[in-house]
Amino acid sequence: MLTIGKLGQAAGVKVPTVRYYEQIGLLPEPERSTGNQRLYPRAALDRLAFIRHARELGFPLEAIRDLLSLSDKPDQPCTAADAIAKAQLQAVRARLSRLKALEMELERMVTQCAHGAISDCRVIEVLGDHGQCAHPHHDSAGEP
Amino acid sequence: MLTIGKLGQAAGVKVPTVRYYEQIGLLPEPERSTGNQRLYPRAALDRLAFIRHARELGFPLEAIRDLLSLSDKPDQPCTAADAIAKAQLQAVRARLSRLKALEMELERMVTQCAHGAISDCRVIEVLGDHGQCAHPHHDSAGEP
DNA sequence: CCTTGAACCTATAGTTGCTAGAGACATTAG
DNA sequence: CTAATGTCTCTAGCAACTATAGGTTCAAGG
Repeated sequence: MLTIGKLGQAAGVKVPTVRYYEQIGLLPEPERSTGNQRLYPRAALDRLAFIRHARELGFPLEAIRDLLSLSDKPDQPCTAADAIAKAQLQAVRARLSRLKALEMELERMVTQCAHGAISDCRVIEVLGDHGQCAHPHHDSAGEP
Repeated sequence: MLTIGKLGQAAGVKVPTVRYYEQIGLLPEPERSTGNQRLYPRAALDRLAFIRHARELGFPLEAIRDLLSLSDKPDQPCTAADAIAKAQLQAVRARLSRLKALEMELERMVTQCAHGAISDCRVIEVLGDHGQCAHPHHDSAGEP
């Protein structure tokens, strides 16, 4: 049996985060010691590592919830898991192309900066004047 | 003078967001009509467009606050503005390289999926077993 | 046995950048 | 004049944690 600290360390997840995952129902409530401290079996480590790895890949917790419930039914076809992963890949690619555009514009801003007075600063100028920039501005916020 | 709706529309920012920017001090409190509605001068549009554009480039609001206060002092050197933009460029590049790694791993997961049962699913398997994946896992969360 | 210090407990609030809702007042078009 | 928008304030909610406060339990050393 592992205490929450050992579990967190083994999985690379901070202790408050483990408790948070329990609170939102991603991890089942473990047994408690006589002194009311959480005690986890080995299996909890697998589950937590799964969550952590999926989070590292950028899956939102809701998707992870679905993936976990899928992994509990090994006999079903994996179409759903595949779909979730594909959606995540799409989302990542969308962010990538957006970030590349941002990178180009920031690069332009920074390299064109003459390091003079604010009044001549390309950085401020480009930010203030939409017309000066190349990128499309299709959507609203900086990053989804 | 513009009402908040016109202003928002002209700058491409939603009305509650404009009020939010006012609340956190990014936009000054405007005059009010006799009926207590906000009335903005043209200059407010420039400022709001500046904010919006900077947000689109992913600048955090705190950085925008700094950039705005810089743009109010046109005689100072633009070193600070330059530094903020460079930091943002760095942040964007860091996210780019991270996202590229994620893309590769997700791609691998998805293309290797044999579309059979969950028990044979590469997606689930790779998520569950750290050792199967190529990417480094240096930092903790999916995206900063 | 006692004490110390680390690890644990609960509960609450804060973070970022908005967005949504409720319920009331203002403005404007027909 | 009325109906339809638009606007007002205030509160609460989203993701996914992180931090803080104030208390309890555990493991080791003396």
